[in-house]
Amino acid sequence: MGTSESGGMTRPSVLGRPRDSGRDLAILDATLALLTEVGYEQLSMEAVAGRSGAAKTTIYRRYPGKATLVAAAVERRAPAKPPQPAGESLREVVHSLTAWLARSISEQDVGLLGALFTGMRNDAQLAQAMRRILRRDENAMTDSLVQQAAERLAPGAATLFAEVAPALIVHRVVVVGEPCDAAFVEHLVDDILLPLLRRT
Amino acid sequence: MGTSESGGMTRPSVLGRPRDSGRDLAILDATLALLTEVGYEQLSMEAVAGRSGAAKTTIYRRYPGKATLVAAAVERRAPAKPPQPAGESLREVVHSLTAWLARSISEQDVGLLGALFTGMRNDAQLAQAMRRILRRDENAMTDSLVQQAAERLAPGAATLFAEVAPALIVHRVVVVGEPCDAAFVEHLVDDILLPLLRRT
Amino acid sequence: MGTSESGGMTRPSVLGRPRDSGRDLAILDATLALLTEVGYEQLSMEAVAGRSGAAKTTIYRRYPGKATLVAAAVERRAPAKPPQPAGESLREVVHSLTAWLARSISEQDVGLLGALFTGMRNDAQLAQAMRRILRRDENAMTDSLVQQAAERLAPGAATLFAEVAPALIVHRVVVVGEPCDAAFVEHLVDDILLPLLRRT
Amino acid sequence: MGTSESGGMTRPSVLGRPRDSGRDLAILDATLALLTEVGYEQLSMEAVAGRSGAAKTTIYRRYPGKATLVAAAVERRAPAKPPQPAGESLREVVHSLTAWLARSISEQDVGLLGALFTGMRNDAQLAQAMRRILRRDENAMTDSLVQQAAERLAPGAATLFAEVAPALIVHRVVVVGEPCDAAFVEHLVDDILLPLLRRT
DNA sequence: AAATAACCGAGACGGTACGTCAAGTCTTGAG
DNA sequence: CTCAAGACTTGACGTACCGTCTCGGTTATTT
Repeated sequence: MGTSESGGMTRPSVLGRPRDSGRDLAILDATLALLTEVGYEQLSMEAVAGRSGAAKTTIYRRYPGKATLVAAAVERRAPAKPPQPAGESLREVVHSLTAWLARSISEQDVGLLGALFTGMRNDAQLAQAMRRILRRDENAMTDSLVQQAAERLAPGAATLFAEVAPALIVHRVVVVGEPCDAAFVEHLVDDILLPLLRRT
Repeated sequence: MGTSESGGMTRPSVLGRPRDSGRDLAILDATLALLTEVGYEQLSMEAVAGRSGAAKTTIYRRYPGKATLVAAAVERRAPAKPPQPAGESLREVVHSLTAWLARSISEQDVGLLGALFTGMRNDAQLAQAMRRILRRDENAMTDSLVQQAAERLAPGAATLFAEVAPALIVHRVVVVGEPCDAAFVEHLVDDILLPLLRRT
Repeated sequence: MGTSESGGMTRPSVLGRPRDSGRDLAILDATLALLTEVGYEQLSMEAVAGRSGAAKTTIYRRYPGKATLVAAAVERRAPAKPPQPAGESLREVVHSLTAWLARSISEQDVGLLGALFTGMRNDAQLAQAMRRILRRDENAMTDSLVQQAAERLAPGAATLFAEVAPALIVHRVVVVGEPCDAAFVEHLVDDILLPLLRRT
Repeated sequence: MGTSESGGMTRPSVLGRPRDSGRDLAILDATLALLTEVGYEQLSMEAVAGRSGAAKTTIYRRYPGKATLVAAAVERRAPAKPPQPAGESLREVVHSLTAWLARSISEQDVGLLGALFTGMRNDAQLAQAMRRILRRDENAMTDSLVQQAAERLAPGAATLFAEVAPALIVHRVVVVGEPCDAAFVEHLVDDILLPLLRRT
């Protein structure tokens, strides 16, 4: 939530030469590319500068450090992609949402989780910002579920879904270390989510 | 895999002066202390050397790098503390296990998660070792649950518990960023775990 | 060479808004102040801009670089202060001139010498300009000596004085690193200058 | 006067790996080469590191900054080269010494003078060290003169020579900006030095 | 009066170098 | 062969200035 301005970028004043928005794009693009190539730890500000063609000072003028930069880059990339409208039955809706979420987390949020771990210790506010990004998708999902299957759900079921599904997917990817393939999604939907949602 | 030879320690040779086991303890103690003080990212090998009184050489002779060292330190600290025997009812057993797990993860595993993120990118084998440590507790918990409430559980319920409970606790601590207090544990037990375990 | 157009200022065009002479003063004043405060090396264009309230552009429009700027500032400050008319005897005249020169060099020219060293390597023309400033005082002194004591001097004595006195004073301040106090001036006059001037 | 250890180098301890004296030589050689090539101002620590093949940290472990480094390099190069024994007459002795000094200052000490200007402002102790180096030659010269022409000199003449000759040469090179050619040396000897030395 | 042209502040920009920190390797002397 | 100490290379850090380049806006002269 918060204002529309947030996200770590420093305020560009009115006076003086305005910031070159092309630099913004180049910096964030380079950050994203490097993030997926080498991961959060191995990503260096110097590499971002080199790849983007921007000077280090230009980056530091916008973001105070690596964590903030990565957060901004991730936020820009994933503009809360709305989960696609799904099929008929409750199972179909839940399955569709879960599969989308599994893909989304596996592909995009892993890099951000590294930034989150670093930021947690150093800057509580920054950690909060990253959590906001991470949970943006979860909230979008909640809404989507309510919209599509409101009548078939017990009250609070959507919230429960938004709590349980991302947790299990993140755990799968990070701790268990195995991919969220179709079989896992099936298991997740049939053995865990649907029982919870129906019963509640 | 799963041999008795622990996680990352390099083989000590037979000839020459034997390794000083006091150095082992000092190194791991210092690592643990620094890990909780400053977190995984800010923990430096140089600080471990300084704090433990060991030379950097002595550390690198045992562990090839920071991630391995931290893994060894964490492994030593948490010798799969057996969850304390619990009360009567199924709910009491589950609640007891969950509360113990929440405490255990919050206090101990957070540092290891940082190491896991780093290690994942750099060394798949190392990531595997860390995952093994992380899941040691989960497995111990599964066993404990089966022992204490075997007759009241559906087959596979213990496995399910070991899959869901840690996932939600980790998610709570890392992504949501709020503490696993008593209220959360209650919610977790009554709204999620018990329904799943009973029904399955 | 030796034109009336001063040291390093770029030609202001005829068309358009004329240059604000108040900016000139502010820039040179700030330069002089910083020169005496922090010395030539530590003096930065950015500090001059900040102190004078002028934009960097405004400074660079006038002077191509630090050395030129400092030269202009020093030139403005020391408008060849005429040595004060002295007493009766030859010794009184020489002593008066030497004391003035010692004060002048110690207080004013030290900063310029730093600029001179830098400029020498980078821009021979600039070095020439600085030398011109430095020797302006020496020439003025020559004239003064001739005016006041022409009949008592051998031919060429004034030139000799202008060659020897500044050299010894600069050497004293920079290389020896001790102040040009009264005792030193006495020594310089009685043991070196007067013997040379009388005999020649 | 000055222990044998001094000169800005930090104390190498007894324990641990000893400093690589090859690094010392490489660093000082590179410093000298760059000093003559580009001058004091343009000499960068990074260039010294690159040229010498030493890491920047290796340089900073030995010298706290550029001025100290240059001072050490210059000190090593000019081990108070004794002026060569000269001819017969007093004039021949003085001329020989003066010519040697003119060469010595022109070729070697100019770089150090830049370091001196910088160091003066920043570190009085460092400035003192540089002055010591600069005056080492002057003192050697005094001794040489006394040795070679003691009987023909008034008392204090050698000191006077060591005061006047370097001052005029430095002034010629730096302030006047013209070379110390044979004609200048002749002028210096015949018109200034000999009259002073004979009369005193 | 309008157009033109230079001025001025502010500050973004690509660079270069700074001085520091930590990583991981290597080299001593002592045990 | 181990250990403590510390030198060494490498690479990145975040900062300071450099000199150049837009911006919006302000005087002046020229049409």
